[in-house]
Amino acid sequence: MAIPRILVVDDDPEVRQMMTQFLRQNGTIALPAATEAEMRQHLSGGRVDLILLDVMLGDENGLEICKHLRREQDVPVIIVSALSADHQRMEGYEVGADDYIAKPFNPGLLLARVKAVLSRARRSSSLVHRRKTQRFRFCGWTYDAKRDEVMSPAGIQVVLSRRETALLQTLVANPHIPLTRAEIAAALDVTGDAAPENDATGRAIDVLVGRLRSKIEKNPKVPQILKTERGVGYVFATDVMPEDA
Amino acid sequence: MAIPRILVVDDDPEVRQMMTQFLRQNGTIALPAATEAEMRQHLSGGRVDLILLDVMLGDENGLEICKHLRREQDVPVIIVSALSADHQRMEGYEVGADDYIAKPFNPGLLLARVKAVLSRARRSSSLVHRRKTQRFRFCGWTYDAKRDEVMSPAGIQVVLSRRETALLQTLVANPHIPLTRAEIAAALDVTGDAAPENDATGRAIDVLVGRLRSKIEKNPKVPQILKTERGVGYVFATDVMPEDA
DNA sequence: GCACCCCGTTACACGTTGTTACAAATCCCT
DNA sequence: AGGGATTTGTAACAACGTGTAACGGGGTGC
Repeated sequence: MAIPRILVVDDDPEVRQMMTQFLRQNGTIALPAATEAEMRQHLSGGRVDLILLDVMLGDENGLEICKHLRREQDVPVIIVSALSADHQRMEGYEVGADDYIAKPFNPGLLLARVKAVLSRARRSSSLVHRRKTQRFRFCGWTYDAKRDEVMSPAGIQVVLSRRETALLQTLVANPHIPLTRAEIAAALDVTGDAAPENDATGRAIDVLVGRLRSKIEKNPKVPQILKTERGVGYVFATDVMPEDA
Repeated sequence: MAIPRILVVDDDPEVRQMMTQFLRQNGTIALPAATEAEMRQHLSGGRVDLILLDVMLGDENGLEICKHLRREQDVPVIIVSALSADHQRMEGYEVGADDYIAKPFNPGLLLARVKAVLSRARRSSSLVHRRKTQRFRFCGWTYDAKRDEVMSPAGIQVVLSRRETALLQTLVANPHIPLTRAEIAAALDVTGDAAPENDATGRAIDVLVGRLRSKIEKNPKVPQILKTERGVGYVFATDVMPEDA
């Protein structure tokens, strides 16, 4: 199953950062956005499974945005708001939100509700014919997110293992953004415990990256796609083009 | 669409009466039930669009009921409970509830959430009315649930054994949702006890899946339909189109 | 009873993946 | 630039999960 991609829309950098990090630590791909424009960029740029939408977006109105979204497409929306009065919650549901969470929220509860909405979406959409196969192209490679396959520039199909696939998905979803080993491990749900004190995940991620490189890099010694950010982690260092099939 | 039919499950006559009346005043058909038995009677007796489920049902456990419901059918459930602590809410979402409302609740808010869940269900369920659907198409295959037959893309009829049929039904009913071996075993009522400690069901499910694959996968070595979710179980990894007969 | 089929069990092969150890690369301080 | 410390790459290994052939018990039809 693909890793859920969650769009976090909040204009407060601190909140955005916190939510993004928390979601990434819990096995999802979090895409931060500060404005409606950024949000729409992500929506047109790739698959999005859920939107966490703050209602107070500077001068933009989250409720209006939600109403428009509802009309346009079928992405589930959870409204996050500091306004918790009943009539305000009702407004949220009226514009088509799938859930309404009051700030400040319990992270565990947020996660539970996110999961509930995701599983429901999966349940209901499973019978619906999927609109587009989500495909990505980078450096001549083609990555088919749906079938978990990678095609080399020469047209040779490369089979990736489960972990390698998940790693590639995680990195592709965050191009040019360095991810720490902890973040990657969380997204892959790695439970490494080799060196519990120093490194929460041991060297598992390093080895995994190495294996993936050996499969998709032309010259694994000089990686062009999966670059190392020394002291930090790894980056997907190439532009990705989503491709509609 | 038709007037929504809402099942109100609560053992307190007063609450039940109040909720029923309120829902009826707001354009829905409310079906009261005091016990799980009554609830099931309504479920088998006619269409039900939403269940409002109290968690404290005398000596019955609402959470357990919800979990079972989730496995059996696709009716949305809103849990209603006097227990409003975060961890209790999370339990509710964990058993698959669509929403969780704390008692005492604001009737208007209840209605808003009911509407939200209903509209969502409507959005997705236009195709889902598969209760009576006996035929499914996937990847060129046709599966006739009534006659327990599978027709290959080339039009060749393939006969499945009893177990294989049950397995296929279970998986087809939950496309894109990974099922654990335990879940599958429970659905098929397998009573394996090979390695009682480690594995409740031994390898029976694995072998069964293998046999089914050899019949319906073009290349059983690279399954396209029945995929393995390593460390978890198996998924029906293809879109299914129900076909009304 | 016999032949046949279904199906759970077992055993073994194989792929996947985390761990370890060591080599190589890089950084930093003087 | 030199040298030690830190970080990263990777080969080798071991543990584990999964695929599957083979076996045999139990059921069914004749």
